Amino acid sequence: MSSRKSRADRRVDLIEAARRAILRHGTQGVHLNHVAEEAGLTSGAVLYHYPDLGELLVEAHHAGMEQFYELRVKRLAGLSDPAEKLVVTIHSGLPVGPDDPGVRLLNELGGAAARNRVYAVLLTTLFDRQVAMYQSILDTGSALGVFTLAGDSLLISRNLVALEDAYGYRITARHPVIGPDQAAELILSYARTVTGNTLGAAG
Amino acid sequence: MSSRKSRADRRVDLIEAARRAILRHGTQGVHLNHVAEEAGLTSGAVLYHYPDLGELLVEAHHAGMEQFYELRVKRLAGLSDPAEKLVVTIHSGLPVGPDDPGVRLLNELGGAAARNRVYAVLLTTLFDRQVAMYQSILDTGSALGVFTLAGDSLLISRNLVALEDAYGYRITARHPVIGPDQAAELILSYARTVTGNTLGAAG
DNA sequence: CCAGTATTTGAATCTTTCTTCAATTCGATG
DNA sequence: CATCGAATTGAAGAAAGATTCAAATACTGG
Repeated sequence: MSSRKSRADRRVDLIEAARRAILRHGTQGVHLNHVAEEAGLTSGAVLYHYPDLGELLVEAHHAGMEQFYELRVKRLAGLSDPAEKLVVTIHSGLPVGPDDPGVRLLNELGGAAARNRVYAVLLTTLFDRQVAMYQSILDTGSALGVFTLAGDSLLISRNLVALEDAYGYRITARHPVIGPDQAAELILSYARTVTGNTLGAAG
Repeated sequence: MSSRKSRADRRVDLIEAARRAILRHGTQGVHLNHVAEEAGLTSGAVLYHYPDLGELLVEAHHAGMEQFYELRVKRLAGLSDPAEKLVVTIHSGLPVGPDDPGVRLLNELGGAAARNRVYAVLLTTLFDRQVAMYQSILDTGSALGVFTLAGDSLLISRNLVALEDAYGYRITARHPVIGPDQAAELILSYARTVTGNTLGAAG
């Protein structure tokens, strides 16, 4: 058993444990005992903090998304060159490898969102926030004359996020030839075309 | 109860029933009784035909994918203008609406593929086949001088399929502004840029 | 129309998971 | 350092799901 903790601390632990359990068994497939095991506790203890497993799972997904998004924002801190920002952001939207826990958790939601309103809202909101992130980079670059946008920045941003999403799925499904580097290159090729910027590539 | 049927017929029914059950409860969340109910049978009867529920679910997903792909191929039959083919194919890769059963079934797999090799292979194979489909259209159009490709046709095709995938998820998650038409327009804008063809748009 | 076989049911059983709660333990507080 | 309250266990009971199988039923070929 893990040592006794305060309500607040334990809830954080449980959210973390639920995340691991979801990755192992899927959002639909998680059982109380899976979470309890991951947390090193009894199912009763889990229930003491979260009488409803469903709510814990929602919190776990929510926390995972926040973390994913915040990490992306953090990667941008300190950068000022729009081209560099764009390249960094494209990379930060892709999984590091097939087992990347952040992206795998997000991918779990794809199917569930069609059945569950709460998950749908979470996922949709995340999408829109990511779009706004790209849009801000593109608009700044455009204003500075670094980018010559081939269309509406909103449209381009949506496509960029969409591409990230989709390649994230390919990578976690272990596509034999599309890994993190290849996916980044695919997205960058789009980004180069629509920004008119070589984005760090020689030539 | 549904009337008695031959082994082969019943298996087809069960695959269909399993598909509906998956849409209702998720691939991880389906239980024997869900499938039995959808089929109008007893759990025992289901087990008689599929002693292992997991295998039935795999067959259901497999059948769903084949059907999805075949439908796309069929939509192309009779068309010869590459531009028209491209437009039609972009539409056939998107859900008709948030409840489109074909796309929803595919979306179910996104998360599962990271955990299950069989699902990963199915999904990856489908992706590659769809890429080949686009590539054939693009190459033909290029050979005929209808398209002026802004890059490798393989790369462009991958991005097209990726965009479809991702917008399929958005639509089934009921994104408030991205519906089938908007998604098609987003993908078409990319397609126009990389083919140098207006793709049916005036102007 | 009969016999033989394949399909399906229904009920019993077994297993897994959920839920409840009295008893215990730990840690904070005065 | 004794007390109190919060956190946790463990065991028991209920619920849900899976599995088995003998009996019933409907189809098929002759």
